[in-house]
Amino acid sequence: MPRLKANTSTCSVARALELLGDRWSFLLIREVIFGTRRFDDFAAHLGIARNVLAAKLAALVDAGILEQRPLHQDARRLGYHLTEMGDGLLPAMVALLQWGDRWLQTPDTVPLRIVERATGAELPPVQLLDHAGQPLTRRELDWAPGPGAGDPGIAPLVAAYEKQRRVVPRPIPPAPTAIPRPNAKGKPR
Amino acid sequence: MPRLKANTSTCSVARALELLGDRWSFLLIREVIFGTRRFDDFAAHLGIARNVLAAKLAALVDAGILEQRPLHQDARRLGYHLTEMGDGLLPAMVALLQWGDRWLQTPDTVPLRIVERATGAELPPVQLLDHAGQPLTRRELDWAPGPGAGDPGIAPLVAAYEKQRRVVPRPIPPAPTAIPRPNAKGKPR
DNA sequence: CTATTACAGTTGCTTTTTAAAACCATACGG
DNA sequence: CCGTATGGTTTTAAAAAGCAACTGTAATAG
Repeated sequence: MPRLKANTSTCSVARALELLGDRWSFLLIREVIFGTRRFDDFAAHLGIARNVLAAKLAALVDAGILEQRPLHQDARRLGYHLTEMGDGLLPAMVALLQWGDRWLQTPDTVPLRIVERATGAELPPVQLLDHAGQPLTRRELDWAPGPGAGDPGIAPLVAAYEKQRRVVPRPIPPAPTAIPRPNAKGKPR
Repeated sequence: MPRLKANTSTCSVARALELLGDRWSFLLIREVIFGTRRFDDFAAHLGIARNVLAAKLAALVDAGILEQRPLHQDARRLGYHLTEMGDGLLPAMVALLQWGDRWLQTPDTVPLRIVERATGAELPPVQLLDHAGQPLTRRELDWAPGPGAGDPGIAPLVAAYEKQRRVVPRPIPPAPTAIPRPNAKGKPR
């Protein structure tokens, strides 16, 4: 529904957010991940208005993230399920959940843990890894234009990014904060 | 700004989305990651209305995700930078970008690649890994109540999830779609 | 087979958020 | 001083979200 400006809509993040960039879409997908299938259950769990829920579910089905399948074998009633495309959002989802656990909760208030089914062990934090499987920090990351960087919809943005990159070697952080260790459990605020 | 319902606001995903669940927050963070620092540059790159931009930046600073620091060493003018908390969003951000590349672009239209600074090699897809570093599929995941699951704000939701878990062994997918191989490059739609 | 309730949405209307565009304020640069 | 770049506010309009009541099928009970 939301329409973004031309100069952003070619970016993958922007496109993803055209589908998911509202208050409810991610929460709906969270619900599906946690096993919610029925209209009234979404409504009850989230407190979302029913008309908004209907519109949102339709949009997600339309986008190919959800699909309706029978609730049980040979039942006539349908429920909402993740498609393969929807499944693909799991890493982003878990990363967001873990970020929330880390920065918006204290260790005592974490409500849900994502665990391995086989062992029950909590999942390690989702990290950016290099090809050798080693964690990468923000400083070790960079970007490069992809095959579609020349598209008139995004070329100006890429040019702006190029220009920014040439500037400022990075201001000295006021306090030389520790490199964020993924496993560290510092209490944030 | 958006206020969520009581029964969701204790969940980490919900809390994260109270800060980030709108059309612009993620894009602003993307901009900061790509080096944008100045008010007018955000406005120009995204086409966001200036009042909305001002409100959003203030909210992100208030939340501790961004902070204002001098643009250069001993410059008087300030720019927006990621805090450590903001840095923590990188895995979620990259996961979202990669999802968009995979499902909302064709291989030819991918506009930006995230690479390792040292080698220039494109980052492998962000994945959910177990403790041994092996990729996990959706079926191998489960959840468990955390220390804060008893909080009255979330206990009913956790109870609902428990109940859902007991039902339905999982309906047979109409087409037995391939298990999503993280590296696969199937053309989606 | 009929009545009753559960379910999955619509419809019409109100309130809240977001957006657009014009307007202000401060800091330099000359 | 004057002009301009920067970083916002104010005002007003449009879009989205919320609410409550209503409708049409599906399962279910008798």
